[in-house]
Amino acid sequence: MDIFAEFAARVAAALKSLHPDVADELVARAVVEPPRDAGHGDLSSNAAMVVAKPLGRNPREIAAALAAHFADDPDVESVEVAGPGFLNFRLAEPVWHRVLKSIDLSGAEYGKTDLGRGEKVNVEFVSANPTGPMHVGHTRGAVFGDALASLLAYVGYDVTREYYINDAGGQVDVLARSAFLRYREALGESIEIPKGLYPGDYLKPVGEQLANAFGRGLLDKPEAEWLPVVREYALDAMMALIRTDLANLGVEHDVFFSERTLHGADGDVARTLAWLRAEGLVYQGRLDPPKGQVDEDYEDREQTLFRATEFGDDTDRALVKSDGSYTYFAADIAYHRNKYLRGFKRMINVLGADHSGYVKRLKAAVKAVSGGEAEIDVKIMQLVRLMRNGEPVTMSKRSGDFIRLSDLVDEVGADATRFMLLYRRNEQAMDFDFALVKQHTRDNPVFYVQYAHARTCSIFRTAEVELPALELSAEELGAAPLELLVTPSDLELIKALAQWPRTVTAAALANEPHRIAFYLYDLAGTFHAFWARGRDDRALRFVNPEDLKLSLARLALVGSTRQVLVNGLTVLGVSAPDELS
RNA sequence: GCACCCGUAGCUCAGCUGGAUAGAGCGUUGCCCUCCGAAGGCAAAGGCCGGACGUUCGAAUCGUCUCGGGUGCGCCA
Repeated sequence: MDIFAEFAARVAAALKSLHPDVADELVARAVVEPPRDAGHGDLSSNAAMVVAKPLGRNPREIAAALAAHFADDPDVESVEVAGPGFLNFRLAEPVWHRVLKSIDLSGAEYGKTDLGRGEKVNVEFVSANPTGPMHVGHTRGAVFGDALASLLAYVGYDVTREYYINDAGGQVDVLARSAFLRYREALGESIEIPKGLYPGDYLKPVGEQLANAFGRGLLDKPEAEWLPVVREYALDAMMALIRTDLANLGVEHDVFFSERTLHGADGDVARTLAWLRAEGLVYQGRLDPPKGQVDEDYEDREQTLFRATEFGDDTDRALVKSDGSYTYFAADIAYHRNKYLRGFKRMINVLGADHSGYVKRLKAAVKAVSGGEAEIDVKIMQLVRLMRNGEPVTMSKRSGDFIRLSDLVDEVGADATRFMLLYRRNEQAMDFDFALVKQHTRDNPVFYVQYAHARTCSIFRTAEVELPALELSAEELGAAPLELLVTPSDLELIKALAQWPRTVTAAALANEPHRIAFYLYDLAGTFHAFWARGRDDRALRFVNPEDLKLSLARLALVGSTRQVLVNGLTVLGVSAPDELS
């Protein structure tokens, strides 16, 4: 159960009964949330203030009437009007015991909702060019997209995780030429990779593969003949590398969508352009040259343009290059029309900071191809600076010109990589400190949260030894006398657990998985603090041979804490180890 | 020149879509280990939320302007 949602509904109902004429939309704006200052109570509502003005009434007056409505409610210990018209509730202890009981009953389901109502959502993320293995620049978006997809699935959306393979542009020809050199190298030639081609070692196996498959057969062929063949081999190999990197990070996609399938005489790009033309959204025209940086090669010419400005973009956008082929954007419009035609009215794209200039035209494209029916939320990942001992890391000796995602995962592990990258708002540029994520201290949020989970497990291990009289089965714990949990520490922890559902919902509505990470860190802090109090005060121990009933109730509380930690970590794709080595 | 992101404690960052006296970690200072794991806990000090106007019952949050920092800027992908 979500006690906040429950009381929001009760307050709304009370408001409706007192003021039947007040509009539903207005009532819906009222919220019930924990007050910033716990001294104000458990729950706080702004309902009276929200409706005061339209009703032409004094907010405190309305609040007082609402308070009177709840005065006799057995769930409410006290209710008072405060400040400009807040309604502050202090709930009776049995309510919190009920919340705790519901967590035990819901288990892994606790926090799940039907917010999404099964609606289809497409989350496109990573979409790294298939020209080499993943590098650290891709990592943040990979982790974010994966966690966001899990979060949305958790609240009831039908989520598709999608990867758009940019396998149609010039860069894959460059890849093929680079691989061809490695092929010649594999046949014994001494090779120097010229500037402009990809120098990475990861193409050597492709060269060897080609040598095994074709022998010297490709050497005397013209490029036009070998290039498509080599390109296929190289593309497959690169996608295999990328999939491996993603798998090691714990990221999986449902759909790998090839850009190439959109091209061709009767492909989606051609059809989409024809459709846009029919809609009057394409015209021949000129654009102003870009300001700021001077481009010597700029050629002022008439070109085929998409009326992006009609949909909120800053300028219209080119669809056809001067050589007659389609621009990347033209294919992307077709791609997003394809998503729309596959039934996605909600789309999310996760892009790197270097693509921030692309957001408006993408939104414009989605609006255009869906007739305004579909919406896309573009999440921009700001830069991650790798740090080591306070110094920025720029080069990796192992990989040559860039740091690979796999270097990161090899050194600090998938869990730490994921949690740290999620422990920050996506709009916020961040430093990723190798030293920090390997520390076993409170500064390291990954450790701190996983440690909390490990501690819940360790408490149960201890209980089995120290409380042999207790049977710690799910049934026994489910029947624990929760009403014995009455100390401020008990209630504080229960109240922290009670916030999980609303945290999930709010995070999902905002497409902000970092809120989950922060919640877990806070919950871990509350739990560790409780645990520590047991050292000074035996009455606050979870495991206390002097009081078996209380111990059982406390263990039920520990069990629910563990469950919520697991639920949260699962959404983030971070493991919950039983013990830390 | 334009667009987007960020300016909140000495440092790194939250701030729940406009709420009450702005929070956490680190760092600083002072306490706490015969005790379920001290890889920890408790407490104190520390703020004009970059600045200025505006919107309203109410602004760190919304709007306009402005000052710093970052990222980008026809046919690359």
